[in-house]
Amino acid sequence: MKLAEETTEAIKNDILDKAFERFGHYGFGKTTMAEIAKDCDMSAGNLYRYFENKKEIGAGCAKRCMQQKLELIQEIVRSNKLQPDAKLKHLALDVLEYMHQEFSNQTALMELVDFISRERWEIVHQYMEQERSLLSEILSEGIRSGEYKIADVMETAKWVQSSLIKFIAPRYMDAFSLEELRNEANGVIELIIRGLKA
Amino acid sequence: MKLAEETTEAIKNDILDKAFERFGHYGFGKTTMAEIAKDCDMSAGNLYRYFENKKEIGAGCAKRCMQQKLELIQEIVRSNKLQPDAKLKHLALDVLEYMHQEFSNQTALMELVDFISRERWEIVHQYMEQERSLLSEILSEGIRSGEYKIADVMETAKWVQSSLIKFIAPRYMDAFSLEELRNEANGVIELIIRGLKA
DNA sequence: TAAATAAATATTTAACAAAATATTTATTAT
DNA sequence: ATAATAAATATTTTGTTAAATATTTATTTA
Repeated sequence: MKLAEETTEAIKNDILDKAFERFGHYGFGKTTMAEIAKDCDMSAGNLYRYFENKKEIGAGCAKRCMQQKLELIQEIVRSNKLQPDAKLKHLALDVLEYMHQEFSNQTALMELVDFISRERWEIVHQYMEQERSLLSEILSEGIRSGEYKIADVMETAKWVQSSLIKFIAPRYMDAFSLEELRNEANGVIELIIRGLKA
Repeated sequence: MKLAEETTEAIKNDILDKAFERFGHYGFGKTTMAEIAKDCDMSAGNLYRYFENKKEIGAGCAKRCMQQKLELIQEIVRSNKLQPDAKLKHLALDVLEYMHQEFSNQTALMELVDFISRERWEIVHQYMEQERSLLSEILSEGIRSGEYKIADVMETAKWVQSSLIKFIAPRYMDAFSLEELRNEANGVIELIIRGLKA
């Protein structure tokens, strides 16, 4: 008999958990299918019942990681305790904190990032689109409340996103100290917020 | 007799010219000292009279490239036809144009960037410091003319620089189209300018 | 004697076989 | 019939040596 949908999903999730752990610790290249399988108490061959190949496991990890990031942002965006200004501030600083955490623990994670940037850019692209969409929710709220003066919400969301790329994208996480990034993220988002008013 | 200082400098410059050409076309790794030497009509060994080793030639190329970028910015900063707002706009858009040009022609240049990022980060750091310093000149001018309200010029320069990193740093030059980057650079700098007033 | 070359040496890369790993297929278990 | 494993095969990585290249040293040139 066929496994229940949820069971299949649970197994996929377990595979991604274990794989991500290893990718982060030892790197994408050094991690073997046999190791992932062992962590999941199954045979290497059986992994292929859940993922097409190793790269798809890598892509799955990346997607899930980005999904978590989106959920973190969603929480901020949907909060009804925070005003738009505070939401933007949290967006910049909390996501930075989350990213830096991830990369300072999992020191080999950048290898997965490089693989995704090189071979699966469409995943990044799709993530960015959703992030922009969430950003635009904050902007719209600010327009409705009369705080922000914005001609084109979607375009402006792009600009805000671009201005924060250093703190939200993985690229520079290990090139600057968290303290430095925190200070800069705070400064940039304050400038941007001022720019959205007026 | 010893070569005149200017002659030595001219030869060094010629070496960097030829090396940069090859690094950009064929990559840092694939370019040989013998090839660079031949381009300069000299023997491979003689290159070592001018540079300690191949990596120093790579570093020299990077430094010179960054120096050119700084001079481009300097020209904008020191212009007496442009107001601070226009200077910031030109800074964002002209530098983007310059960088994208460089990277669309010299398709293997990213390899040199990776080498510098990995092994000679202090060069990047020093460049960024000087760039910030130039940025702060614009901000100071804006303060003097009463256009900008800024508490700490140097800190604010850092923030403006951070917000423009996508358009000024090499990293994303080949990940997005020039048109897209142009539009975003324009949007970001306009938001920032508005933020500097108020 | 400075500047350059050519020859010598050290280091790195490339080619190729062996080993490891990814993926597919045949077989077993539920 | 589905899920899983184990065995078989395809692909990739690794280790090794030869070749290429970087760097240093000895000689030559101006």
